[in-house]
Amino acid sequence: MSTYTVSQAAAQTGWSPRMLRYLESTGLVVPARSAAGYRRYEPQELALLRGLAELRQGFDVELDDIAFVVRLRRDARLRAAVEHWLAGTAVPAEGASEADWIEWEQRKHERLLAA
Amino acid sequence: MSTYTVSQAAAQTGWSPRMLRYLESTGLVVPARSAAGYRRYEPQELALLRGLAELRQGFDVELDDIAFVVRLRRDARLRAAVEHWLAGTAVPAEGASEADWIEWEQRKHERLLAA
DNA sequence: CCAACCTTACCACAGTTATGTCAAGGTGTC
DNA sequence: GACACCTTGACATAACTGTGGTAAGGTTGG
Repeated sequence: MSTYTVSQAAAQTGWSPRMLRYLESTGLVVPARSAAGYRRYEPQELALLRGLAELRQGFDVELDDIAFVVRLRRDARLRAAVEHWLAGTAVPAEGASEADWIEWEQRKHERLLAA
Repeated sequence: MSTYTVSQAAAQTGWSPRMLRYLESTGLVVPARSAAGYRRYEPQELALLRGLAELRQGFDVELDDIAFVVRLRRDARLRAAVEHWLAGTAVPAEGASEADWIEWEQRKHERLLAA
């Protein structure tokens, strides 16, 4: 079968076995278990683990941040609340043009430097 | 004029002045400044502050989490990367029905409890 | 049946977050 | 000009995150 133990998965993704257990505890990547309780990682989960490492390294994103996005995705009430809050923000919304952002950044400067 | 000093804003939102300064430092709520450098909160920002407190209290959301959503909102590349990662997740996507979620939660139970 | 894996449960530790307090100095109002 | 506010900066700290160990014990494959 094509599933991997925790240390095999670790070897193939660059994480330590310790961290794979930690990731499971946070709910981010939760492998199935064998009859005896051993973690069994599937290829799809290896891809998830690699992607997670890339996100962290490439964008300076915390595990926490990703966990929150996952949470957002499955909790519709929370999602609605956050979107409502964002609507009150001066920050340009989803469809905003690059120009909107530049202008916004300039105003932010004005605000910060105002004297 | 209808703007508020840091302690007036604090009194009306339930935050401490210290926390309002902290929130500014994180970029979440950044008030304008008077000529002498005093923070001037506008009514809209009071609403933002109240909403932030409600999110934290009502949903157990960290400031970090909100800051990340704001970041997601303005960084299209990051947003694309995160969405790509989410696509590989076993978690049902945006348009999923309630039934999908129930089934997913059950499988998660199976995975966690498998023995 | 034994070596090499796996499990959980702890202890440890540096770094960050969220929060308070205090000091030294500028501002504004009566 | 005194008093109540504002500013920044520093120090303090409890809780949490991310990460590493180690120990005591179960599983498995040659």
